[in-house]
Amino acid sequence: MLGAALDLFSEHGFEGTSLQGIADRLGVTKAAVYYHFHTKDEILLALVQPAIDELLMLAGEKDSGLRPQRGRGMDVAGYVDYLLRHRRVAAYLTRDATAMSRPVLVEKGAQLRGQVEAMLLGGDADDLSTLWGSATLQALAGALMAAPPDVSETWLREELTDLGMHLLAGYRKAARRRQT
Amino acid sequence: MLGAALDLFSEHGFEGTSLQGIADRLGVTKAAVYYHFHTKDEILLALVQPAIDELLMLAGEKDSGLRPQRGRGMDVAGYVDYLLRHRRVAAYLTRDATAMSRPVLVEKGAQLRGQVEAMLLGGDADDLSTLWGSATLQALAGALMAAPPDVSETWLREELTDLGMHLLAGYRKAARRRQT
DNA sequence: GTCTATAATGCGATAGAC
DNA sequence: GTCTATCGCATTATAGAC
Repeated sequence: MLGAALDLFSEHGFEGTSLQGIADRLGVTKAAVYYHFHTKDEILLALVQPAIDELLMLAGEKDSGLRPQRGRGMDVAGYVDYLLRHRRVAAYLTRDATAMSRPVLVEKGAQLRGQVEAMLLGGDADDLSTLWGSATLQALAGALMAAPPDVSETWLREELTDLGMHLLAGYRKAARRRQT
Repeated sequence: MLGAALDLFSEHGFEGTSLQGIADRLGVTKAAVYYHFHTKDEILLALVQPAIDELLMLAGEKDSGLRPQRGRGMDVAGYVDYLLRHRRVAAYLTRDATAMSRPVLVEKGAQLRGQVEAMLLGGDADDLSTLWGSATLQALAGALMAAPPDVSETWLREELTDLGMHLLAGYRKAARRRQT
């Protein structure tokens, strides 16, 4: 069910997808869909909730000191693992601006952006870190979307980690250069 | 007019924006909007056309040999200039997948993806170049969107060029490593 | 738990007066 | 060039039979 919805949301966007369309793909009627989810937003929420919760947890771990603090810099490998685990949802959320601007998700969205950037860059909050932070997140998501479906997951994991580390190194270099 | 439409499209997506909403923001009625644009798609097209045409031209220049060929690798600075010139439209197009999948834009979209990737990576078309190419485009667009509106344009231009060059260098390094 | 039927609303788009 | 008014249609959502 949620799989069918994600298919259609990814292809036509949230607003471009009708409950009729979802019901048709499932071979049932609209009313049957409404039995399980009382609104369209509820479908979106159910689809996205697990990925969001997990990301908040992932970002929270660092703050609570469960992992050794590195002063700055995230666990790139951990974030790549996360992306691969929620591959399709992550790709969808970065492509459909409507989804995150829904009332049900807008508060979570603000939380997310803040925590992920902090996780990624270790607490800096100047223009430079904002720029590189957003670039890194978008680069990883973009690479994820562009990757052909037939490439092996281990190859993809390796390349994405490489990409993330490379960007993180680039940020550090840029930050150092601007500081002196 | 087109500015108001871009505001709303950026915030709620193409499908999520109603003609009523556009008319309300302009302080006129729906019918008044329809006088200038006969369909909703026409608004999108008018909004996006200049940016798309210019990008196709930019990508075309390299093929026609007007600029010195470098074998591989794009003119990063030229692309950054382009992005800054069409800042808001470029940001919108990378965030709203529904827009490019509209019938009016779908053919241009296919053209674009091909030419820009070729421009960026110099004709390679393997999995690695696809990954890094898409990552670079998304990173630049993401950085553009995240940049606070008050930063100076020269600073932004410099940082974006840095970012693009850094990613291009990363791709070359990765390609070299995998070749041996 | 799934159906048919229907209510209520908003949408894109058109016609014609001013 | 902008308005009022309206058409036809798809949408979200509900009520009640089975």
